[in-house]
Amino acid sequence: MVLSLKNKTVIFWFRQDLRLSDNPGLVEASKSGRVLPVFIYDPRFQIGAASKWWLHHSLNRLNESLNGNLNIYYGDSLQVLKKISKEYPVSEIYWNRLYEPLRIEQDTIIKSHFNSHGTKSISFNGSLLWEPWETLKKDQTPYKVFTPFYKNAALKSPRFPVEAPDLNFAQKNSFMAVDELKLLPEIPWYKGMESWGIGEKAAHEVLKVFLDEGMADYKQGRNYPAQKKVSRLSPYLHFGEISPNQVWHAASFRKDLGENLDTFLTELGWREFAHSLLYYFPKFDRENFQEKFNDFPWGDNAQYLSAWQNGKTGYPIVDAGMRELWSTGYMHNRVRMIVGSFLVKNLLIHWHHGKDWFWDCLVDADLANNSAGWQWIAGCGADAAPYFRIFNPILQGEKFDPDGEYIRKFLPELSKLPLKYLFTPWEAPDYILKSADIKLGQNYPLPIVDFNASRKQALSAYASVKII
DNA sequence: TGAAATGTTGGGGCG
DNA sequence: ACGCCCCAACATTTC
Repeated sequence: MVLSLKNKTVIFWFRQDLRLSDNPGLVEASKSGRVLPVFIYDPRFQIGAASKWWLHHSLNRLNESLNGNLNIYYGDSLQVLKKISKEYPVSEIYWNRLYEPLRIEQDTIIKSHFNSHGTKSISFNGSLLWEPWETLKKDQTPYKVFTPFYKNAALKSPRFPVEAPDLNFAQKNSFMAVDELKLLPEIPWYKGMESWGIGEKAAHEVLKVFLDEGMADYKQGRNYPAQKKVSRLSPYLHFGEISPNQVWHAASFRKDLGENLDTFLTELGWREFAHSLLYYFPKFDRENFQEKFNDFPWGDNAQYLSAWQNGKTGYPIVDAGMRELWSTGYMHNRVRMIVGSFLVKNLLIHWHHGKDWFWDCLVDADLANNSAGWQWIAGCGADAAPYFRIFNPILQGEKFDPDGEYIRKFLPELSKLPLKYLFTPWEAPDYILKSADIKLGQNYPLPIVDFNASRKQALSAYASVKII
């Protein structure tokens, strides 16, 4: 019996779970037979340029940890799996579930195809702490407010991580190299991103550094983008190089960190909430969660959008954030809120444009989290920021980058500007600008909009949708 | 996970 | 000593 089990070939289909440890589907696959590890790059699922760059390296790391046994394919997932199962007597297909509408649609088709053709397909939860259907209100409808969602969800302790299994590999089927997926861009704009370590091992190192150095002051420190107090685990979580369960339990072990721990765990809770929203509202990535926003008078000033994308709005904290995004593929969360508020409220540009730009530029671009973040800041989401919450980029800079370290790092053209004028360069006297080598309008822009005037405009625009 | 406008209080300067 | 004004500091309301 054991022998016949061992001789079975089963597929483990990697998607956004590019790790060996705490991988429930992989564990079960390994118990059932010889494992053919498969990754399919399916062009139906469009990912941004920064994500492609990350995925390229992540697949290389995964292939290394599989001793070169990763089978890479390009094409429609169902067709590829059908092709493999013609060449192999595949008895089972294992994978970990994804919760995006298109994925669910496709996985359902694949599952029913194979189950009716004698190949069992079996899926697991490898990327969420709680299944969306486990956290519902008493009337069995999904939560629309974060706090009760999280309180209810956290009644159940998340599953403990499992060890990486011993794998017996099936004979290799695809000899396609990661390079052949052409995930790297022709123009190497990713130089600034190469300080990221990528892959499962790097993910655990990042987690360890955070637990040792960042989390002790997480609650306050996470607001200061120049400080290394945030986990920066988002890209690893997105690609599944580490599981939320591994993060949750490793963090929870540090009881000494008190409310800093609770605050951090709550952030994992927001990730769960975002996934639940996308699961139950499949158009969450493109339609206003609150329908009363459908007639909102968005503007469409292409020059404003371009200035925002390029970090040339004239507001240093906004521009520093957008430059961090462009050069590193990441942006500190405090700054994401500031630049988001500025785009949506001060420039009155539709949140879609912000979401699309982030999608292309972020190494942690994630459909659920990105959509939830933009709907939140625009005020049209679930449990969203109220319409009147408009971040003042000058005050936010003064409060959360008090030494100007973050601004100077990402806006080197302002590096010589004294702190007094660093948040408001347009107020600096000529002689100060001159001695700082700044020519406003030339090597650093004047503000593209007046904050106070644009704030008032936003309030009157939002008045058209506010609840009376 | 906001900021501005408006209201209140109390100490100090001053006639 | 007293009343008045000013205004900073803080609190509350409003957007």
